[in-house]
Amino acid sequence: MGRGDGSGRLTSPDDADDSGTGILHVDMDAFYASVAVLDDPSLRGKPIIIGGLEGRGVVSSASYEARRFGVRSAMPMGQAMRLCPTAVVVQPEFGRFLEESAKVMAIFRDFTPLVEPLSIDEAFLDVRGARRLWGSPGEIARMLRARVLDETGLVCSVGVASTKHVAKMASTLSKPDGLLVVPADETARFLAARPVGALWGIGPKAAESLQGRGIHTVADILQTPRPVLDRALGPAMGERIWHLARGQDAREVQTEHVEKSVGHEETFHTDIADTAILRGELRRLADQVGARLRRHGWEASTISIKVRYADFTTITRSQTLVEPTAVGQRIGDAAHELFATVDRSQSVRLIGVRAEKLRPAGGSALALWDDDAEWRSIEGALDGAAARFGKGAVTRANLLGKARGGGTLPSSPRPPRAD
DNA sequence: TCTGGGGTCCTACCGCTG
DNA sequence: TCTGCAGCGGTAGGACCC
Repeated sequence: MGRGDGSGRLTSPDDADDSGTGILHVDMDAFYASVAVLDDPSLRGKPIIIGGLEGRGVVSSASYEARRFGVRSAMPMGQAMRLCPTAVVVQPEFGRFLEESAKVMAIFRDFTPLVEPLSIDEAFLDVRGARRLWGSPGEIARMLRARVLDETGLVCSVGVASTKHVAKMASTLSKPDGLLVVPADETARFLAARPVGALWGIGPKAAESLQGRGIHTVADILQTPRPVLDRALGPAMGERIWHLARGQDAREVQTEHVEKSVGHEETFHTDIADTAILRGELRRLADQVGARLRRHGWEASTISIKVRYADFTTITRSQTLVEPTAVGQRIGDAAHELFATVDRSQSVRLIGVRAEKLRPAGGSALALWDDDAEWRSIEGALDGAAARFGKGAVTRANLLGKARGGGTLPSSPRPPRAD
């Protein structure tokens, strides 16, 4: 989602040269705020801030009218309201955002099946195979923008280029409500003028590191030896930036995405020092993580917790399990063990649980069960039996067999719960 | 002024193993 | 048997993205 206010906007004329292109990056403009206007047209033209005023919220999205006051995404709400006291604050309704997102993604897929959603409001499209049906990439981009506006009432910006990276930079520059085409043979010139911070992956820290070495623009990167970039950014990022600055980006549009971790975290309205409450929160978050793993048919072999103290210092602790799991109880146990190793004398403002190293659940049909309370009774019985007869003598399978014989447990796995 | 929540990726460090 | 080394996996922290 763009965070700029639209100043310095660049767009292409309708007859712009689009030779050598084929990758589109489509980004909805001020998406959440625009959906709020759809739902309440009286908001049109007003400064709108999407976010919660209670607690410690930040700005999720702001209309361009609010951005003119300096309001940006991720800004604390208090600061945003001081900058723009007249803003209308709208509580985010993620269900509504998902509905509208599904509509625009469906429009994208009408033009090409090669759609890679990056987030709820942006996607890459590979339209190289769609020329015969729809026309050139530039023509497709214009049609797509018109259809999105016509069918949803929402405005998007599109970058058209020969690579994903340049298409993304182009859409950012064209915002709001713009289209920028960068023909293949113009790529080097287009990139050279950009500040280093415009490159994908160069945030404030990396930009500062480069600028400290006199590297301010992409043109400067072209003059910089690789070892200097490696020292400034680390070898992996150094190599990536070296290629991106030259317009080299071999990444294809990926229609499949494989999650590598799932987690939940929560910032409390006020800092909490009571470890019993924090342990309860860890349990609750672990149950949510377990439920999500089971919904997707995954299990995780590493569990990590995150603790942010009142002074904002943040620590993480992780543990690799003997056996992968999707069971909230097991995840919660691991989280409790990890929590026991951290400093509990300070107040905590945020706590989180994450499951990593995911794999398809296949070890046990039990993994499909969704009711953590039920799981607790099973796991409790396992622990009890293990305590009496020794760990090796008790397996989930034979316990389940005995339990089924006794008629106290469901005879078949339950279907995963829907969201 | 006071900093969300969901992720991915990278680096540094450490201990284990051959 | 001891030592040094390389490779690897696990862990912790941080930067970055939307």
